[in-house]
Amino acid sequence: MESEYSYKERKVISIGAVSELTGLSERQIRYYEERKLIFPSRSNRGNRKYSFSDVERLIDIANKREEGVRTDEIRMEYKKEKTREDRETRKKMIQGQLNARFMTQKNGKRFS
Amino acid sequence: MESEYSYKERKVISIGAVSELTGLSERQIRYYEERKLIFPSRSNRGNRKYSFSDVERLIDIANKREEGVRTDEIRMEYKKEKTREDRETRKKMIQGQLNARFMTQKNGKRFS
DNA sequence: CGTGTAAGGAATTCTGACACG
DNA sequence: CGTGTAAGGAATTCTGACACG
Repeated sequence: MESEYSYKERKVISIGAVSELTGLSERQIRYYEERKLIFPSRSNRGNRKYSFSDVERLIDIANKREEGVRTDEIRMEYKKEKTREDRETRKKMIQGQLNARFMTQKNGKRFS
Repeated sequence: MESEYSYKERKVISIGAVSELTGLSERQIRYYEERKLIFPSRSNRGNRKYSFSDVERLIDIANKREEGVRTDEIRMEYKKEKTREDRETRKKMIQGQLNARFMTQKNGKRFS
């Protein structure tokens, strides 16, 4: 809900740990990055770092792959989800501004 | 609140990442384990794995060390906290059982 | 007591490539 | 297309020890 990031989003897990967590091979994990399905950050030394959120996405990818969905189709699905989320975020931001105005009026303060 | 563990408690962070996150040297982190202040688990390969909760505790330890508190004093403080928490957990479990009985009665079911 | 460091080995991760299909 | 593997190097982690204070 704000600029601070939670445990879930913090990218601190190495590819080896992610492999254990997801059951995917390191090769697969790197390949899904190459296909733009997942976006790890890099440590100072250049090692990939993943968040729990990334781990969840990888499990979702693994499930879709089992159903025979191709990586480019999966990418499309995520793109659609992203667009929908962005739309909702914008909507909420506008609502927030309106609410702020309303609160100001209720408190008897002057409009600026 | 239950047997499933959250992102915060999941031990998946390597000592190198913990070092970056806390600003402590790996030597210090291992030493605090030796002194029973922190309890990482081990990966298949024998590497230490920490949770976000562990990272927070290490930051707390670092602050106390800066104030000159000795590691055995810090251990004592944690032991006291632990005892208090255990006492509260027991209390809540008893409350839970009492509530369960009460609910059963309210729903008109027979006592067993 | 708390922390640094050099030591040597074992395991991890990285990239670019060849393989199969 | 998706994944396995061998290759060689660089960085990580581990333990037990010596050092200083």
